[in-house]
Amino acid sequence: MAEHVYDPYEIESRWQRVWAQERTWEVSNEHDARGSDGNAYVLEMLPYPSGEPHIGHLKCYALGDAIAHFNRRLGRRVLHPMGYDAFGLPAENHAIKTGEHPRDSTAASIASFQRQFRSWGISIDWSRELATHEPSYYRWTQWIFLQLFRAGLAYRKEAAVKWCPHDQTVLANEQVDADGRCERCGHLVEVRQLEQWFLRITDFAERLLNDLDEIDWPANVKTMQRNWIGRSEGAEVTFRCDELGIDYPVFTTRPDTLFGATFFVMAPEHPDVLRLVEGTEHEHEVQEYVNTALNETNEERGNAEKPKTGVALGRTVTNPVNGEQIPMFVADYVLMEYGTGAIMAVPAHDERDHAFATAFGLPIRRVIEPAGGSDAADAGELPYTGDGVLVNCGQEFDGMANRDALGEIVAWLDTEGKGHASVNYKLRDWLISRQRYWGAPIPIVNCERCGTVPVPDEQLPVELPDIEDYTPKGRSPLAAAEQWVNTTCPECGGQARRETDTMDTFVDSSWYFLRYCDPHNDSAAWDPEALREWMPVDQYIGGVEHAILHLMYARFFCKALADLGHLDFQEPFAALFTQGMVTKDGAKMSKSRGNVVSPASIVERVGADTARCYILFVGPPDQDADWSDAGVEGVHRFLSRLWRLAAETAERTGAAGEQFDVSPAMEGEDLALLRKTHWAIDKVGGDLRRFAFNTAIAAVMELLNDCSRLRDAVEDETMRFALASAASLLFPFAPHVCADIYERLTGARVWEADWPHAEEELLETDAYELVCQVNGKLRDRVQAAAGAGPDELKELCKLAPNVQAHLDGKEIVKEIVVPGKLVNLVVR
RNA sequence: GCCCGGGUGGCGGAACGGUAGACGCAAUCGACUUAAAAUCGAUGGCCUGACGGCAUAUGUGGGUUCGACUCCCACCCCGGGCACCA
Repeated sequence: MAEHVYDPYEIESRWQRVWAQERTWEVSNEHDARGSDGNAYVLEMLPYPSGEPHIGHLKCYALGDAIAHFNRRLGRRVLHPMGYDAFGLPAENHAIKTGEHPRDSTAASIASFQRQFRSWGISIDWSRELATHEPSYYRWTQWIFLQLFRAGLAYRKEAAVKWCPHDQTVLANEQVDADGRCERCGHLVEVRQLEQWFLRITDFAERLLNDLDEIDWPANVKTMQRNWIGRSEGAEVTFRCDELGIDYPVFTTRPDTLFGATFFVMAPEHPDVLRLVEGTEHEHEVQEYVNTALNETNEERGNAEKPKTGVALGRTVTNPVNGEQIPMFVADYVLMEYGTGAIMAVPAHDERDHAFATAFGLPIRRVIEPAGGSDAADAGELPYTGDGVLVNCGQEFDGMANRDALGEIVAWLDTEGKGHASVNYKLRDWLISRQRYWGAPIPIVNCERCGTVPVPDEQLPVELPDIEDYTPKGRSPLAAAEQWVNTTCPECGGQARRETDTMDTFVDSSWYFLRYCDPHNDSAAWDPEALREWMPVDQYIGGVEHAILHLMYARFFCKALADLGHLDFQEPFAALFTQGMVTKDGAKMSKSRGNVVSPASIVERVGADTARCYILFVGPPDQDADWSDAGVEGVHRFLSRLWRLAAETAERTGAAGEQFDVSPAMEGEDLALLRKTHWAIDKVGGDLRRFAFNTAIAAVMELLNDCSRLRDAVEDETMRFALASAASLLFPFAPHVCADIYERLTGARVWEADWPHAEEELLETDAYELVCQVNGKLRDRVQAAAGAGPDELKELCKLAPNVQAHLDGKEIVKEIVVPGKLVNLVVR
């Protein structure tokens, strides 16, 4: 007998050649007889090509590929494409350092990603490959921008924006972390007043919130998006400054506490603050305070722990519910970006207002008492933010439950014209302009005569010019490309200058999944027919770190494009799976820690099948997993044993086709192995449907263990069936070795085979081990016939020797029978 | 502070309210080998030479139940998200 040695290198390269030559994973957009019900769009988030793929990529694509394969085997046509999020800062920073054009370094990275994805055997439709930095792609990114611009959803305004002094560019709110640092480089972010481009995502806040109910996403991701959108119901209430005759609306979620408002606070950025004190004794002090406040970093300003500061404006406003004059202040704890930039302060029932009132000696008036008694009304209990009964609110409202009063007070304000119900969101408009080179140019021309003019569609793409110096100097490096900047106005033909900012790369990645459906279309971003064939994505897969940014922006794009008639669906990703991180020795992998595991070295040592199986076997894929080289060896041993036993068996049986001479009429070990095989078929199918890849692989391991144990005890045909089934079931995880085994045993191609079917009658057994409990404790096990009734089972249990020992002299007070499982006798 | 996850052997992890620890790793012993590696087999709390038996056990404390890793209440620890959003 020839010696059989598992050689992953030979097996993997051979099958990869087959798939590449035959373009096995390509799908067309043509409807086939099955119609679009038989389609599945399986998509992993596209990688940012920097250096080489890391273990996180391996996990993501191994996971997605398993789902893609499983869907194909269930008879669906599967769209499983790949592309690259190729614009971005790392390539540009590299260019600043070395002078290498970002296009060149990006191309090198992409080549490396392509090589590795192929070496992993991921079943990608390479005919649809794209990269966001190609003019043929960003032409349509620009087109989408102009669609939004014409619809009033893209606009330019001067605003206080987050500026990263290191990257020399502005950042979206979402790109600044909790400490007020740049998400990318970690530098403290500053605030600058600049004219910038924004997308009106806030118009979609309500729909972005409500439609979360329609999609099958992890609860934590939905929660994160809900928190980020931050919807609050309340009221807008007008406070009038009688001296100057100006109305100041405020937003509050607690109009029920209006009678407790004892002062009024404006944000330092509020445009009226200086006007209110102009020419008064307060002017100087206020001006100084505002200056100091505006120079604070996000980090300082955002710290809720720091003592409250502020200064009086020397003016008052009128509380609309009781006519009281309450003093006005400016304080940095009030934010300009939320609500109206001014608040009514209710120190008795708000912690921040309470802290401010205490620091400044301002009156604190309780207007809500906890239900259950007024003895609790001592000052030590304030601020009180819970519910209760109104007090000090005038005859009309006193004694009312605050939740009821809330509506009544708003209704009253409304009739008086002093306020109305209102909703506020934390979500801000999306700032998309970047003063950087390596991004899609914003397709706008600034003409002195015509103003802001969109570049006509037929002149797209506005191509990125080559430049000498990538160094950011507070303006876009593109501004130095004089020839490119100076142009003519598309409307009047006069002298004009191009917009020199580029777009945030999240714009590029907010629609790439649409382009995959029709990637070579050069007359439109997509053909609506193509989208109808594939969209929405049936299963999206990626890291939870994109829970807010990418996943919110992509949803926004779809809603906006649907409103403009370009799409006929609202949500891009019907189902989402977020994978956990891969760590080494319990820590995130990083160069500085020196604990990086490179997929290339693993694949070289043990093969892609082992690497892919291991990363899915190590634990539930949505949880973090710690990389263990010893664990990899274990999986490698498993695949070796499987392949060797299959090769030996095939040597005896030959590739004897996909029909197996096995039947439930078999006996003894043959029947046992047949049953085990059907058990595995049932188990793996169920596990795949719930993303329990670790237990699915474990089930095939169990099957192989039985095969090994019974290798000399069963007929060749039984063994051939068991091993071919094992290969068939494991194929989504270890495609090369399983294709090889399946071909050796059957002569057929496993990826063309239907997913195996578990026979109902082989999942049942005619006898089982009945668990016998006394007082809930396991005391014995006996064989019971499958069809045995409750009485029969009780008798069996009582006869079990060790049960008798525990029944000795005691009275049975209750008997629980779970047919097929156990009998529990309760004794006293 | 608020909102999510998660605490199970030496380790990663299994377990519709029903045999806790599947599967894998590590360890120990044995077979094969001149030897090692690889491979194959066995073992895994305590008592017993063994047959067998016994108890303990899923972060802590209560509760529901014939029966709880699983459900309920309170608490502790770890990870993540949000956080002066009125």
